Amino acid sequence: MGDMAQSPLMSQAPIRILLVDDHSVVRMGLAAILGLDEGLSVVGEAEDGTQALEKFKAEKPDIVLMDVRMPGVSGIEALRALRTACPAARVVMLTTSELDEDIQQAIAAGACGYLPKSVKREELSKAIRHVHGGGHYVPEAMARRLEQLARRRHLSAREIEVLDGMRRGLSNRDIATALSISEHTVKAHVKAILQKLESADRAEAVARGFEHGLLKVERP
Amino acid sequence: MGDMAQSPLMSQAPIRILLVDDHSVVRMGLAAILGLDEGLSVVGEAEDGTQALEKFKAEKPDIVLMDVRMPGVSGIEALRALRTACPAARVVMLTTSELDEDIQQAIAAGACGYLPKSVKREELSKAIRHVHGGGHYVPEAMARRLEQLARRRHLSAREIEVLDGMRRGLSNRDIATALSISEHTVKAHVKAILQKLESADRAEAVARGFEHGLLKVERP
DNA sequence: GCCGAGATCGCCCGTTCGGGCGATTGCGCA
DNA sequence: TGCGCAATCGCCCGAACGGGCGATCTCGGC
Repeated sequence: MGDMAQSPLMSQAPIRILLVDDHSVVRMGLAAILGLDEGLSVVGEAEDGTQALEKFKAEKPDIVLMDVRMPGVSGIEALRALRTACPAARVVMLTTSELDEDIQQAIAAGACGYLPKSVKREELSKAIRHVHGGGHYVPEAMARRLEQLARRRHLSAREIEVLDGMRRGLSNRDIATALSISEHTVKAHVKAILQKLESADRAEAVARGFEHGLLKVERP
Repeated sequence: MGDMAQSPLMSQAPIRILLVDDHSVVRMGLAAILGLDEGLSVVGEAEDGTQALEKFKAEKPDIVLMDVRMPGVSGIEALRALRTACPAARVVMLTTSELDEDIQQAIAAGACGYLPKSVKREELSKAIRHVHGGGHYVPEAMARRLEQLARRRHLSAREIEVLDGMRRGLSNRDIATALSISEHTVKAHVKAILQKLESADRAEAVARGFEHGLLKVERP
């Protein structure tokens, strides 16, 4: 493996990579893995967001591989700062957990890729080349999770009915009666609504309902 | 008294009146009082909203004197039905209590006058003539109360601050901390808000806040 | 000068809410 | 043929909510 250096495609100048992680062990591991691919070259390492910015300016790497979680300036913040300073920077975020919720923030902040540290060597190389080629890379499992998170904001028809009951000042029991279901089911819906709308209580959920256009002003 | 029949003004055809009240005693009393005024003439009586509509169509009275509270179809509902069927109908509502809250609904539903049953004979006649002449009549005391009720919708600056806390999903205690006051005071404000916005709970209050323009969409 | 209204604080109490653990059914999509 | 998800139902429980009874103080209008 890793002996594709002679192929016409790989004979180009290697992709220059900057590693950012507070754990030197991880940096070592990544460097070792990436070193096996002759089309890739680690040109610098940084321990935190601040260093990352400095190293980036000094080395002008093609790709930044950065941990999402770091002490001090978080990976997400560092990503934002980096993208603000150098919008052309192509950053691939790394995460420890398989199902990291930060994925949304990372994408929103301009990450070009998002990988779990458990990623296999082949996929890592593939991801880096893909991102270097101008694309975005998110593993299958994470993409699915992204969809879930996206769908998660959209209330179901039933949930909107319940939300509408809330905005009228109905209690869970009242809503249950109105919809001819049990109070417990209403509570289940309410719970789902609070989660999806990231609200602490029904009052905030109603506010979010208006903000998201789920509820319309009836009597202006 | 009642011998003004010869005066030029009173020589016109008398004002034809329909009485609507579920208590025959009240109808009798009104008929007796109105009978003292030769410019007025009771041309029919009804015991409920349904009868009222029938009698109105049959007699085409100039003025309807109707109780706000009646079993079955309430006076307010009957008023609405009447105004819908005959927009030209001029209706004066009667109430038992001096400070009836229904006054707002009655006015909103198109009543031309609103009187307590304790009204004096002179004022009753005056009111009927005024309404018959195309005007609206509400006694001094009730007019003042109307103002109060109107002002009552406007939340104070402090109350809007509390409402804003609600829409953010803050608990009473949280709001108290944010505003540096006691939780109890917040509860007092919340209570006032619920009353003013006619809401059963904070969720509905928030909805009303948006509907009344007190709250603005922050994140569309 | 008094009255009303707003803002502040106090206690009690029943109901509701929201969270935490469950669970089964049916539908669509892979 | 599963897997995921929406919708339905179950119980327990602590905290929050809302109502009802208070109260004082200040400010502005009549």
